[in-house]
Amino acid sequence: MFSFSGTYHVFIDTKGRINLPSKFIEVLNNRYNNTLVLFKIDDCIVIYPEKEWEVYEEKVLRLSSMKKNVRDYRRIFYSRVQKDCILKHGKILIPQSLREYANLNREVVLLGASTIIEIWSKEIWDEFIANNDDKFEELAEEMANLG
Amino acid sequence: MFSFSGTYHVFIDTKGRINLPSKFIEVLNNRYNNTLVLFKIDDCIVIYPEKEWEVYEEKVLRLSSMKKNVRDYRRIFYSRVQKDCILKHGKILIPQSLREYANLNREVVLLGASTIIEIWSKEIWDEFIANNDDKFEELAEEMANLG
DNA sequence: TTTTAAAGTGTCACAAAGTGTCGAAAAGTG
DNA sequence: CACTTTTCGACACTTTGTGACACTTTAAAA
Repeated sequence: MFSFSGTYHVFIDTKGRINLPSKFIEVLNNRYNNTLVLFKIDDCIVIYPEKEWEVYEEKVLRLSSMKKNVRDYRRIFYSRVQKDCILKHGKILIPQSLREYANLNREVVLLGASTIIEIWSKEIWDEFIANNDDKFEELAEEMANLG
Repeated sequence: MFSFSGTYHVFIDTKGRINLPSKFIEVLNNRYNNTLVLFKIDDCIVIYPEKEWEVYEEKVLRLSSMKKNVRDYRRIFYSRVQKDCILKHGKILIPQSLREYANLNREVVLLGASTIIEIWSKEIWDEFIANNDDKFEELAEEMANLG
């Protein structure tokens, strides 16, 4: 009801749109709105509701642009962002460059993860799970050490 | 809606004009106006909406001109500026000297980065990404320490 | 000054990208 | 099994991006 969860197997249409599952729509209606931000990372696309995105971006905005390092970081950061993707009729358009990045053609996996949703190409997702699923316990320990 | 983001792949016409993507135009209409400032830096051209330019220039103006270093910096700074580039019919003309500086011929990448837009030649951008994209996480940590 | 070339501008038409809507199929529910 | 909800593709429509081309302005040369 108030946070994203579960994996869904959906199809992307010929114009590059994805129908979000009704469970996700419900969360957006309850807690957020129709304005979403897309972010490319780890070979998938992360969907942030606008409100969640702002928390993330805030930190980057504060850095001084007089430094080359900062400018370069900002370039990479913003090159991965697509703001103002509006959810219309339950569908969201994934711009072409993002589709290419995440290798989205027809079959897509959506992963709800609390405050965000991730979009994976089915092939890459299956591969990821095949390679990493059994690392779960191992990673869990590492996480415990971090904090 | 209110800030620039994302990368766009566009073409420069034979007269040296670029069609800004409608998402960028929308931001200009909402928050700014048609008067832009172009600035040469890091092998690309940065487009500042007039209002944002003033913020940047303000910082430079505040530096004490008693120091030779500052005076030199200011000289170079101003030599890189092209003011009063007007957006007309959604197009912006990039003067020849700037096109040469940034090596813009046909294929161009536009990068929206919050308050500014950067114009890159496709070749130079691709090279930049090839060299820096995988440093993203690394840079992210560095930035986290800064702020 | 007049002529000529170069730089810059306005407009249009076609192609490509994005949007709205609907009905059929599939999935979920009591 | 009926009924509701959700998902999905189809298709028409709108908006946006691009190249072409004629026109205007500016600058330089005769």
